[in-house]
Amino acid sequence: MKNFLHYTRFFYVVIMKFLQELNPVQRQAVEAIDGPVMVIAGAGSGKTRVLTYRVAYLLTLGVPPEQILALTFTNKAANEMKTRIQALIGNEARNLWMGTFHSMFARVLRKESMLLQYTRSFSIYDSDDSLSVVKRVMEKLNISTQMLHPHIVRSRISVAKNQYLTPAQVAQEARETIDNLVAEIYKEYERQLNESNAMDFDDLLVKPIVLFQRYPALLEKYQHRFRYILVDEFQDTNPAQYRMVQLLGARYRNIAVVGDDAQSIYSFRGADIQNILNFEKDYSDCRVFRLEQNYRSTKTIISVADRLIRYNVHQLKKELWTDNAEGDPVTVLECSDEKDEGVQIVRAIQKELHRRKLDLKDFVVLYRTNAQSRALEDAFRRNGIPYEIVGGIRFYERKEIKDLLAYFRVLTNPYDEESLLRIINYPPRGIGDASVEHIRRFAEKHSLKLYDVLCQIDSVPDITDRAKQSITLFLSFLKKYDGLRTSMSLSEWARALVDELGILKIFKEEQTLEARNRWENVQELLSALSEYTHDNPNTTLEDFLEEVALVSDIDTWEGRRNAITLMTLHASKGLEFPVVFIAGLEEGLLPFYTSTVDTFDIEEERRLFYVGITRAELKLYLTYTRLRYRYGDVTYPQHSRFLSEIHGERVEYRRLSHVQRKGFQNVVQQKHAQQGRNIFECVDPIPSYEHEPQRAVTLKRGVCVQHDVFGVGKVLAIDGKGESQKAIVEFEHFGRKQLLVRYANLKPV
DNA sequence: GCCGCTCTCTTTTTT
DNA sequence: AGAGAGCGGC
Repeated sequence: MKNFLHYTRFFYVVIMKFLQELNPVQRQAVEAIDGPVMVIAGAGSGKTRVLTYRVAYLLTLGVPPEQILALTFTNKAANEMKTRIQALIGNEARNLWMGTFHSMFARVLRKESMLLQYTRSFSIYDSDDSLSVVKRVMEKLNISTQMLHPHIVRSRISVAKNQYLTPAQVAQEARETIDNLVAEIYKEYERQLNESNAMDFDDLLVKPIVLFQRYPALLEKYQHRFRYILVDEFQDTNPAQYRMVQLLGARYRNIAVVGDDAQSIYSFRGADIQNILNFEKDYSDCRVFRLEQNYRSTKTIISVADRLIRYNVHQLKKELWTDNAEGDPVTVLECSDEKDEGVQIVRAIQKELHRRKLDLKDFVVLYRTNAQSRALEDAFRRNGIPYEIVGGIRFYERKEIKDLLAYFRVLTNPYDEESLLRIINYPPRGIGDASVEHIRRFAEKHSLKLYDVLCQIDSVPDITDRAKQSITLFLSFLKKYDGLRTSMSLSEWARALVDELGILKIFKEEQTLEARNRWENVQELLSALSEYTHDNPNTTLEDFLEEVALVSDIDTWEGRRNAITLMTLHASKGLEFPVVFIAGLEEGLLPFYTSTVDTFDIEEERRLFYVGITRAELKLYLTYTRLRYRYGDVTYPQHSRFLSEIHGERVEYRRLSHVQRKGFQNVVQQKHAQQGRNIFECVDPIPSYEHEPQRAVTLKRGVCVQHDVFGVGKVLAIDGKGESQKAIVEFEHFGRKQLLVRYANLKPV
């Protein structure tokens, strides 16, 4: 109580001052601190502001920072919020529990690992590691990877975990043979991870739920600890995350969720938009606040965004409005191809730089797929415009980095089988596949862990003396560095390890550009480690590994450099830029779909475009090409249906001139002449989407299909064209059949 | 056991 | 078009 008064008096003036900076609804949303609260926050409506002020407000009321749990979507968002709160309140902010679901609950799991028969230094497996475990498990269970793609299995396991389903539950709900196989693999996969003292990304959410359900006292402890819970980007939480919030908030019910259903773009990762609807149901007394005033964009941009999102049927009603100026029209640029797209974007940037007083960092180019960045980069490079790419292959996913991290992981957790297998013969030391296979068999047969078998290698039959010797050396190397770990600084230790491994030398001797890059990357990892130990003096190798496992690319992007930013639409969520380009507004690309059967959710694609549009403050450019290379083939895409949808006032078109088109068509004709294709089938077709099926289905070799009579099968070949086109399909239960595509009525599986 | 070749398959989007 | 995986040869 004393504390409370102290804070109240001390901060009274501060509170009043900062509350006045909010609009009435924002202020209500900040002040409603008791009980469940839902804030539906339109794009650019000051959502982050509400969140930060709310936390600051709680602190000024005397709530100890460690009782506040604020869950964000990215680490970057959390760090920004922390910085802002610090600016408002001061150092109190330091002890807040603020971060992503994954990082916060990794922290909880480290503390409680014993209860799960894990050690504190468990490894965190990324998607690649998981995939590799799946492959090994399938091999062990003798399940052909031809029949069932490991990727699919991995993602099915992930989906199951996101709904906190156990292998047994998956088996129970199985409808087809495939589900049973997945359940079987899932079970063995779990065992493998347990043995390895490792958790995958999804475990970081699921395991705490398991713990809380199994140990009510533990749950109670954390309920008391996290008296106030805030969840950002609630529309992108998955069922497991929702369950966690429910569990933790059950006692005090001080749960505030903030989100915008129009910006839900992660359903492919298990996010469930239903969470927003469920929240209102599960907490019928919850207060709902709607932030509808946009402070970011011009009237033009808001109206275009609004026009678009109205096409979504499954959408909560919301009236986004702004007091901002009318602004410039949205400009649509028609480009002949990717190269031209880059050129036109460069020209537009030069024009805008000149016209408005802007820096390069005020521009962003957004696209649907990372692959699109290459052509754009070329254009920027050619024109000497500095640019920065966010995303793509994550630094910590590069092979050379993962190899090195595997050493770190084995040294903190020798039972990490995935990492151990990765380094056992890297760099090459004469322990080949055959030896490894013998060792694994032996471990399997005697229910031993791989590492323990290595320690008693003499008892393993069929291992050559040379391999035995290598293994002994390998183990003594590990033991040496395990011993050294406490006697020197982390960064010195890592450098010594790298030196003794000799990998830098290997890269250097290779003398190729690629090897040079790898060399640089390893150096960069070492620098990252020094920087990390410098910033966090009492840190451990385990901490660093965890940090590394859970950072995303956007987290490290600071946007300070004066350069154009390039990133995917997904990565742009939560950001804003004066001028925004969205490239590749073409059917198939945005909205994205492939010729193979895939889940295709047009509404989510539309929301993704909506997210892109609403990043823009002043000016929005949209581009599409008439020719684009995809999968190495020339395609002539139709412009995106989304362009038709936003068509209307305040959208202007800059089409290619007659001459440019003419020239372009010549090129097209030449290309076609070379390839002997019919020009008329592709060039500038009239879009008529009404008659198109929502799922883009093209029969192709390798695609799985469903037949009314024969059931599920895989396409082996396609023969002929048009009406007489035949497909040869290998059915699961009926064998090989030849079918006329026209009558077979094959459906995607 | 290692190297280099060919073939395949890919590309959504990411904690 | 490009990378990674698998395969065959040395």
